[in-house]
Amino acid sequence: MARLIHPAKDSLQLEHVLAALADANRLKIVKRLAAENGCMSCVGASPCTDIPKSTLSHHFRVLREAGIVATEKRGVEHRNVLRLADLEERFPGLLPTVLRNAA
Amino acid sequence: MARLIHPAKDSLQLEHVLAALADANRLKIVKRLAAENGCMSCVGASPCTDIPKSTLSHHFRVLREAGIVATEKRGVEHRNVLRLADLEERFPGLLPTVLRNAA
DNA sequence: CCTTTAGTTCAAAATATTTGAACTATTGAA
DNA sequence: TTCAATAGTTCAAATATTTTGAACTAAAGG
Repeated sequence: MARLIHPAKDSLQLEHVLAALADANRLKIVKRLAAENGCMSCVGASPCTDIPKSTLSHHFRVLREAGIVATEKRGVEHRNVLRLADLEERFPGLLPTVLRNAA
Repeated sequence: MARLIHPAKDSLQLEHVLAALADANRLKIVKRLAAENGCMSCVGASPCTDIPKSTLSHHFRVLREAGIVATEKRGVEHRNVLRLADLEERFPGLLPTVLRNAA
């Protein structure tokens, strides 16, 4: 399996972050992650989105490669955690503002 | 010519706004608009982006239909103005935060 | 080992973006 | 009033991205 790509904090691009958040399903995932202040597996996200797992996998990849989540393999499941501190350092106020304005 | 579409303030969608801003060229245009606190025509935007006018026209359409700019026909040119007040009412803090974080 | 579970990867279909070319509308000049 | 110039839109074809089912991989538990 190809290694999961996690861009370094300093190389995060604003456009990538915005593009990752500019999708209803991904925004919903990020909102839930933020609300639960925790981690979420693909299967964990499934109930709230109702989309196939290959699509979900793709969405988590977009979030990961934009630097919004970190994915850690834990046994058979992958735990996705918000990179809150990195995002806040790189783009101060961005995620809170977007989430505050998310439906 | 089909009328230019300007969504009402209350019908603006966060995802549309984020998607419109999640593009290097459009972000550049919006930044310049904000910096000049003024208006910009397609041709006016051209020098800073170096992309064909049909593409530029498309980008302004995306910005317009997301509710980020209002386009007004003035003689032979179209003046695009940021909908700052509408955006601020609908999504408080969003545009300033994005622009503050834009390269 | 075999099965189950979680997720990735692949490839094809559906969708969106980019762009040159043709078109429309307004202005200004002859 | 007609002609040319300018600004921008619209169309359609090429290109790129997204979505998804199906096949695959990897870990855990019997």
